[in-house]
Amino acid sequence: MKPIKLSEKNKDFFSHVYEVVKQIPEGRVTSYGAVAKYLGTARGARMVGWAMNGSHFHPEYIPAHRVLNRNGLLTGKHQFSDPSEMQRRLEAEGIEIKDDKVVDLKKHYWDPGIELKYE
DNA sequence: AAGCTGACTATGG
DNA sequence: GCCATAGCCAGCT
Repeated sequence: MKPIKLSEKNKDFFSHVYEVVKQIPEGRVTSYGAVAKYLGTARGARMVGWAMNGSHFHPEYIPAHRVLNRNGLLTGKHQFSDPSEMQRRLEAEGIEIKDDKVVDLKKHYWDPGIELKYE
């Protein structure tokens, strides 16, 4: 696995992303866009996904499986060593998955902008 | 250097 | 509600 090159500005962005993702409670999920918005939308949802891609470089555990796209679709499952692992983890937390999507997303949705507020 | 890609989203038909 | 477009931005070819 090739290390991800981090420029000065996205190091800061990555840190913020990890900080938010680590605070997602068990059994809850959020979206890339929500995290991006919480961080100011400066670099967009795609960069949140990129941050997740580099999450395994982070010394701490990042529950990347709790971050989905806005439809609750498990778009990132293929980035896991085993694609089924993402779904299994979510199900283990009480989230029902059907056809790679979260069932009743609203019930499990966790918006950092609302739940966390800006610190 | 220019173009493509992607764990995205919002918008318009 | 599905499909196409267009912004988005860092990394890779």
